[in-house]
Amino acid sequence: MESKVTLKKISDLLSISISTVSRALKDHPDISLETRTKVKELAEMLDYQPNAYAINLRTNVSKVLGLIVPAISNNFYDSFISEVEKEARKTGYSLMILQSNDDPATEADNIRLCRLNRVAGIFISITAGTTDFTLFNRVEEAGIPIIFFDKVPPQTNYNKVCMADKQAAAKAAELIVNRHKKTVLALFGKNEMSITKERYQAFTSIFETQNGKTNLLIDHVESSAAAFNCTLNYFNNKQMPDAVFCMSDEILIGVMKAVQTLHIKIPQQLSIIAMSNGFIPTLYEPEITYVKTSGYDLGRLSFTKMMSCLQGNNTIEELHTGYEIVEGGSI
Amino acid sequence: MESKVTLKKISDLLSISISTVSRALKDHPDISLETRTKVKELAEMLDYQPNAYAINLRTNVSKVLGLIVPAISNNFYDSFISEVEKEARKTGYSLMILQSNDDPATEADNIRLCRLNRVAGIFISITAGTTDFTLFNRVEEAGIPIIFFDKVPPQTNYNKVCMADKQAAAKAAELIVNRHKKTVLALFGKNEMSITKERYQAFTSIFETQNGKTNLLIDHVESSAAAFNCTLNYFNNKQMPDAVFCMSDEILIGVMKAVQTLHIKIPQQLSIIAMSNGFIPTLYEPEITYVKTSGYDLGRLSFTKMMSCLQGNNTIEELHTGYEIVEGGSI
DNA sequence: ATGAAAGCGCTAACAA
DNA sequence: TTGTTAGCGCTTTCAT
Repeated sequence: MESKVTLKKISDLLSISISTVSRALKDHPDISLETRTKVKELAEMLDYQPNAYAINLRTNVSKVLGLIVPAISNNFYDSFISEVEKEARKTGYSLMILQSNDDPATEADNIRLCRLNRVAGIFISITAGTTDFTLFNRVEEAGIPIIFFDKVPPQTNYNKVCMADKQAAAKAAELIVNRHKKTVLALFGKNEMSITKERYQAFTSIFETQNGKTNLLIDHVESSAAAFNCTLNYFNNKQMPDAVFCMSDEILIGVMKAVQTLHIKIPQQLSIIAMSNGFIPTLYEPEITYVKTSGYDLGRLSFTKMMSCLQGNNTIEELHTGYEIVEGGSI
Repeated sequence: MESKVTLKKISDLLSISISTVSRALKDHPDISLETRTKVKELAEMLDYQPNAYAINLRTNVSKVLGLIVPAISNNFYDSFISEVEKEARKTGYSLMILQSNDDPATEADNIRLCRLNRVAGIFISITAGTTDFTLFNRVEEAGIPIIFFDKVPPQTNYNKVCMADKQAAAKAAELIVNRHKKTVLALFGKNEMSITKERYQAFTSIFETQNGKTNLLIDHVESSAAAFNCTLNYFNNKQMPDAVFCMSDEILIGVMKAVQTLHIKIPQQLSIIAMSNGFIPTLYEPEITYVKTSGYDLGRLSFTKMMSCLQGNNTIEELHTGYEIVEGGSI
């Protein structure tokens, strides 16, 4: 374990003052070229690494951003995280990542950890059970911007970045309507989730304008397994749909297992359309046609908003990413 | 933006010294219960947050761990990260995450960032092109332990934590041999990857002991798409395998698309066995039988080793996770 | 062009 | 039981 290289050590070795070393290292114009190169060479040689803790303590400027999600290993969040990390690194920021495990208490702990580590700003997708926002308010009062993304609070006084859920769900509905499907099975997630509500409302409203031309069957499922059973059930005991809409990748997975079990031919016997982040639909043959709402896009948008906040922009707004139809062969 | 709450502020408000406040907050036995509660109450009221930068600067003890991977959004790394984060939080550590994008220069930058942020230790899965290890050596000389995981350097003088790749691949081969398959198509990844070499060698050696009872067809593919084409090719133009082995999820995905295209019945017409982290094989019906090498296990093992290093254990070792057969219905 | 000195917030040895 | 003080490594103002 070698002794740490500090400005003092360099200044001693060169018999110049600490401040001169500090300035030389930052190319301060006051310092003579000669001294500058001398200092830099030695710093290089000794593998000098500035101490971020000392810098932060002195300047009160942190180059670390906090990112809190319910779970990292999730096809959606990991793409978000990946994108934010990439942008952050470009800008000289580092990312501190924390998981709440969908538990409000852990989430609160994580917020505290962010504060302890004096992060410059926080990205957060809140848990399903988050109801107390005083902690968040305190963070913002301390001048630390928070960007809520994906799972966001209902209040309007926060910066939020969301998927274009409504428009995307409506678009999926339109695709189905345009194909003149007779019986459409639409599968949504848990009713309580705000994301379900939004997608549900936008999707069904398109069919309402159709008044009754299409037979719309709606169900809510809580997991892939439930989607699997639900689909089997419809095909075995109820009306045979000629189109299935899946609100999420999780649901699509269950539906596709049922499709494989029943040996249903896609798209000849059944059309499938999904909303997805983009990976799962490509696993099948033919690939599934889906409306893409991208975690990468959301990450980029969130990061841009964060930078703008960090630069002093105080406008509170709710931003939305775009969406895109990705054609597979399933409709 | 309210003014920061510091020890000094509390001490002023209470007209006692800073050190008394500091001690009271840490339940130092010297401090009277009265003072202790008084201080704690005020700290609570003011929402006091200790400054990690100041603490670190003073004590030279950082509670942050660095974690560098080629890419975050990857079914394997995200489970590793998830597990490490969970363990870290339990122990009071936070995680700083960096991506190298499989670029050695970016990787080097990331190492520097870890140093700048004075991380207590580093977990890293190196890029395919990492050849210069002086940077790593310097980090270790500075007393910062490095745990290499998954993609590890060939040298023996590092702490490494790896999958039980050889044993797992051998186990997969045994499963096939025991079923008396006639023609086995075994698909491996890029030849240069150390992971490919290990799996390849272990897998084929099992068949060698069989001397020729089984017709073993071997191919190397670089992507899901290549695996897809390769599989189609074998079934359309070459010998029809009655079993396929997939070295990775990526390959399995391509093979399964081909299976769907050709309408091959699993397991009646074809057996499939894979090596996987555990998610992809469950997407199909029947689910694919696989040898599981878990990112979570690897994360836990890596973290344990890190803690041991941090506590002064200097034993350099290469650790391996276990593996597990997960029965689907594909063989 | 360079140096001296103060101070960021905290801890810990020493004093009282 | 509490206070005083030095100092972690750095930046920055003010002097020289």
